[in-house]
Amino acid sequence: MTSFQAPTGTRDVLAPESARFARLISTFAREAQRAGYGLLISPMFEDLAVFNRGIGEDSEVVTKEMYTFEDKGGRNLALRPEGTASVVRAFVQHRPLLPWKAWYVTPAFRYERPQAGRYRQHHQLGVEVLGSDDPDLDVEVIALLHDYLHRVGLRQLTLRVNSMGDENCRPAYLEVLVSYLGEHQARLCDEHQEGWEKNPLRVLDCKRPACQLVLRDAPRFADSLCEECELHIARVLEGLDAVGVRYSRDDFLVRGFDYYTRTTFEFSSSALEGAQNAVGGGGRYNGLTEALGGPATPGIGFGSGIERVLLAQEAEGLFDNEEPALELFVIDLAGGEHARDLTYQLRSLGLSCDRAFDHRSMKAQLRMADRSGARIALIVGQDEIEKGEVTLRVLRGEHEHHQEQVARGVMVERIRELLS
RNA sequence: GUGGUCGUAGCUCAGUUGGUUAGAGCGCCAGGUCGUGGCCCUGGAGGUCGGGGGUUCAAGUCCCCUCGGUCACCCCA
Repeated sequence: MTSFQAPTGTRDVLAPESARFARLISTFAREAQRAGYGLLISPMFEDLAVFNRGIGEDSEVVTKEMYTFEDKGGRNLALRPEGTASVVRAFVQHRPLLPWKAWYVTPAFRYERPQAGRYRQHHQLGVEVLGSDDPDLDVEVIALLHDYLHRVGLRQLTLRVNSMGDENCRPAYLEVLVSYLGEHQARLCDEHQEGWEKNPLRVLDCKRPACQLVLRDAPRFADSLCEECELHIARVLEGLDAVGVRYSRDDFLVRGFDYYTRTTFEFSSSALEGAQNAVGGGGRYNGLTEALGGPATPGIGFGSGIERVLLAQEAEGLFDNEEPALELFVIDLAGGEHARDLTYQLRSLGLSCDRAFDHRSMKAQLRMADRSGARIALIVGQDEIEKGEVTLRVLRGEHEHHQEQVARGVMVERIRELLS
């Protein structure tokens, strides 16, 4: 095969799917801007250390999934695997006024084997807020994600919320967790026979029956939170109740990045059958700005995968009756000049309009008009030209097949009547 | 990174125990009397059978390698 195709794990998004893609972004932009978030556009690659330090040296993403490369100046760079680290880097670099509320949409790259709902290049949109540890902000951020997912039509959603404690209480929890896991090591799943000591939180996330059994009586975050963390999560949950966002508390919700403290949350779609059913998630982080060389600043944010949301929308049957939006299609049976001039005129009046090229037959042009989804075809042939008129033929809607010849002077007015 | 599965026209697939010029449906293009779409009829274009190597008189069909898709694990969005 001498032809090319998109690299493994990447794909092209053509119309009409690309329109769904764009719609998600504009819906999210509207929600975010309404809540006072400003768009951040930042580079798709960063100094490798931004991600190493930001996401955590031991995290799965950093150790085995990064797209790293050296540029011609010998710099070690990496394509961004997720959104938060670069947003925080931008924050540290520019030091905007607090609290800083930013939203973004970006491709994200991870070198891993693709499967349903998982790509090497996927796209995420999300927000980050730097400079406040007010639990009401957690509520705002979670509600924003909730509203966005709801607005794009998703209904079969579940939200899980947890508090992972902070630098005061987490060490103590890890200690009891490690000692508990130690006592039951023999009963852990094969995968976690090793590594449970170094990374005990991963075990909490394990879905294998063996680990699940052990976890049933495992110590819980909820029982070892310090007073501040306890108050924080209580206020968050109270706030979610107040704004009507439904959730379930999940003591074992730990997310894959090392930076989370206190609140973590994740929305998953029960309409998605595969294992890849998380449509958005995030949480709070406290040490991130310092890790990237800035002043201690609390932060919170989430990322939501566009491809995942599209899959969830499809699974919920939201694309079943999509109609193309084109209004007009011009058919020129003479030299093409009329199609050229009419489409230009109609478009500049704000009407959507397409035409056929290459002097095709009447039948062919009309077929194209039909396929385009246009509601009305404008036909210009010798007859119309001589009379200074245009034939309007209705292709869809209740007046389908209706056809009339109108003078150029009243054409636009008549088109608007037929479209309304 | 590990494992399963698949790879024949733009798409979905058929191709018998290896045997002449590789098929169908859909889509596309052109006709079905002068300039009228979706339905119907007729015709047409389009494939180095993912790629490479091997076995054989003969390979889409068997073997090896490789690339890719897909699904699962891991992890995530």
